[in-house]
Amino acid sequence: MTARKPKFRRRAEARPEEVLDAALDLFIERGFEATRVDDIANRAGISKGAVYLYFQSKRAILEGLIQRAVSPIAENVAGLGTSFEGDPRHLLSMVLKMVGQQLADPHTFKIPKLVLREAIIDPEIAETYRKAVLDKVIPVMVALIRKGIADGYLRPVDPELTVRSIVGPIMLHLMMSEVFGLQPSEGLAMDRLVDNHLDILINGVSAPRGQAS
Amino acid sequence: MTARKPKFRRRAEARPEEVLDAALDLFIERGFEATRVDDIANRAGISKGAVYLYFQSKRAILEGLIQRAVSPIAENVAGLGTSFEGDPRHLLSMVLKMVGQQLADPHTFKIPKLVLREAIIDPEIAETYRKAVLDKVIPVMVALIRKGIADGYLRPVDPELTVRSIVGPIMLHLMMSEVFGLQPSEGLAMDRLVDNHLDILINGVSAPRGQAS
Amino acid sequence: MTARKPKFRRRAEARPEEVLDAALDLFIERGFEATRVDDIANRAGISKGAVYLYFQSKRAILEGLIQRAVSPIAENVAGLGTSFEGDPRHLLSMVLKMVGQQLADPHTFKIPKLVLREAIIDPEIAETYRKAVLDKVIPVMVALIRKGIADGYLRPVDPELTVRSIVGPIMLHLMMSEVFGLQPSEGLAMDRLVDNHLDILINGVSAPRGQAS
Amino acid sequence: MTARKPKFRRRAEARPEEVLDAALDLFIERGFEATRVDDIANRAGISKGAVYLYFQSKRAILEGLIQRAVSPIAENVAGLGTSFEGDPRHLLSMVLKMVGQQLADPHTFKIPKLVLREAIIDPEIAETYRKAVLDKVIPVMVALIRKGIADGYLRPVDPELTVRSIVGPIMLHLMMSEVFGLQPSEGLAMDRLVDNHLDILINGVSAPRGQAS
DNA sequence: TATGAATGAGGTTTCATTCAT
DNA sequence: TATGAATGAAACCTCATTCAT
Repeated sequence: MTARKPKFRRRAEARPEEVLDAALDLFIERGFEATRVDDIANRAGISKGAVYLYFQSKRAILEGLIQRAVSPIAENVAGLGTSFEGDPRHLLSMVLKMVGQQLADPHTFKIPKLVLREAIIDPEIAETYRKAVLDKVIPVMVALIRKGIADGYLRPVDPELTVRSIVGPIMLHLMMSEVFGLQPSEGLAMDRLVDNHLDILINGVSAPRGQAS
Repeated sequence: MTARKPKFRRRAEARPEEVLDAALDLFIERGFEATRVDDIANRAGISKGAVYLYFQSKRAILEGLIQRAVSPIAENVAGLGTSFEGDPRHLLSMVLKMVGQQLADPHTFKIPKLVLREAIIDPEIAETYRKAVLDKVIPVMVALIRKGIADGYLRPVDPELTVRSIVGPIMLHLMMSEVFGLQPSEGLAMDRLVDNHLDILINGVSAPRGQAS
Repeated sequence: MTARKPKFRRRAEARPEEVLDAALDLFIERGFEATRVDDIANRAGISKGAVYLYFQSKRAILEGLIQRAVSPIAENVAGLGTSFEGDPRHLLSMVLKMVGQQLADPHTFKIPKLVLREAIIDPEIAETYRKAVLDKVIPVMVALIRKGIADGYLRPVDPELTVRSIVGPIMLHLMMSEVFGLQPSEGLAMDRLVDNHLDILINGVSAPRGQAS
Repeated sequence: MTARKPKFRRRAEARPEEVLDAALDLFIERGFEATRVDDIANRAGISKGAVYLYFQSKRAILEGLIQRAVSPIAENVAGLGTSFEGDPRHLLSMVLKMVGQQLADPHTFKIPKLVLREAIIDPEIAETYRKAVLDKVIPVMVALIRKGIADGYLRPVDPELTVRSIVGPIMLHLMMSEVFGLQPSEGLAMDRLVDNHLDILINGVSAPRGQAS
């Protein structure tokens, strides 16, 4: 009776999870609107009616999906940047590589793709995601940059805008490869992307003592 | 030879354009699936049946929309980077500012938003857009970077991957503000973003002779 | 564009009426809830979708049905009892016979049956009917009785309650025959009922040796 | 021989009754079709599955409800009119007041309301009720009237039709107040209704210069 | 060219009933 | 006896598309 816990007994206790798994695949494949509840049920191996034992509506499945993906983030981010000492560029490298690696897994990237797609037309979903993820993650990065500047490791750039310069290339890279099928001509894409990007980020693209014609 | 070309049917030929305009707004507002042909017709000021005089199906409207947005690009890009001489960083600044400004107009950004949304679930649309836009624009940028390296203006970065570092922040910035309503705390967002980004891009974030406190 | 006028052209202009006719039959036969929109459409000779061109919902059909039946009443009742002079028992006889005859036609009685059935569970319908019919008809009868008393034709009975004594037997008779299939052993039921009832009624409400002032 | 008959399962046998109680309320509130078995179970304080231990189907609950309401009547009516001697108008007064009082209790009136509602669309229910109630009660009243005539207390009216004149006003009054919310302007409705009605009735059915045996 | 009435397939959701436990 | 998860058959309603005019 703790509010929203669906009941079951006969079969697995993982039913809602299975529904979410099935739905995620289909929502990404065809989009939320074009996905039939019937299809979700079939893929989850239950009847259409059973879906409604766990979720009040198709929309609730979408929301459940986002909640499930989003809730761990709030917790994991908390202690990240807190009281980090030393060169923030090291931390940046580590985090970027880690995040890049994880998102490069198409399975992980499904959720951002889904959220982005739906948030474009649904302000409520946009807000849910913003509050649960962006408002948590961005301040941490901003603080990190701000401290890096104060400590003399970084030039006095605008911290908020710089976050976009740090993360943007990775997002674009993912979009280009995952959505438009655009891979760089050589393999190991994400690793090399992060390396190249960090190099530019830290050092800039300018040649050391650049000489023109 | 008689009524084949009536003189005064004002904007009779503009009808398809009006349908596309109406559809674009609605597709972005509600999504393709959730938009009814009736709504498109209403907003275009014609009857539902008339829509089918110009487009074979609802899907054809979407495709027409992307075609219309995409076709000018192919032409405009052609001569861009050809035989540009001198410091590519100047060109980069100019182009980035220009493109940034244009896309910052929500009206202009509608198309990328729509394309992205639909491309995520529709490989055919993804391919259309990739061929018509990405495959045209990226090589130009790659060539520019490559030449900049050869001419000694730029460090020997990976040109393909660097394109992502150049464009990514702008795309992310647009997504964050247009989709998630996230504005940097100070105004004049896009202008400042481009400035900050170019600064980092060209010079890197590292402090000149950076050492900690 | 006068608010709610459904459009058509291809076929009859009587479409909404046909839908109502079909619905009335089915609602009485099976009840509102148990009637399928599909059945209504079939009986009306149109497609299920077409029903929704004329009525926004199944409920709207029920409401339309009641409206159609109810609207003429408001008009017809107006001038009835106004300025009637003389023995009200004559008028009563006439009206009771007329109304009895009409309601004895099962087709006419369908609407009261339907209204009663739905009003029992639906206060909104109850109110619609009360306002449109009962609140119109009862005051006329009450006034008639009141005047009959004042003029010395009737004994000083309670006018409001007497209305029930006048109309009740007819309603019960209809219910018994139309709903429970209970006919008096001899034929010509309604005629004889009204005669018998009037006999009882008049000799009862008459002033002992009543004659007018 | 062990747990076959647990000693303390309070009211285990009362379960079907509780289901019927719950169902009656809900059927009247929302109608039979609109009532879910789940709601009945909830209100009865048992599980949905348990309902099916006592009733084969939702319809069986309705039938059980009518049976329960109807069975006592058959017994109670039996000896009523038998060998009644003297002025039938006294008996009539008594019975009418008693019945009127009882039915004026909304709780008691629920059953007739339900029966009426369902009988309108269900001939089987109509017949059940007719046989169990009407066919029992009416002959008694008819006989009473007939005897009253023979004994010289009543004028020679049609006994069958006169039953309607006796009972009709009470039924109509109940319908008007219970269904359409129409109360006479002064309070104590049912009491006054019966008084007024009896006054009209008796003075009407009375023999001109009524003399007893 | 233009209309809008008409269709009918199909979508989400509900709910009586069953059955493993 | 009792539960409640699971089923699956509809039901209401929508909407892309067609077509007579």
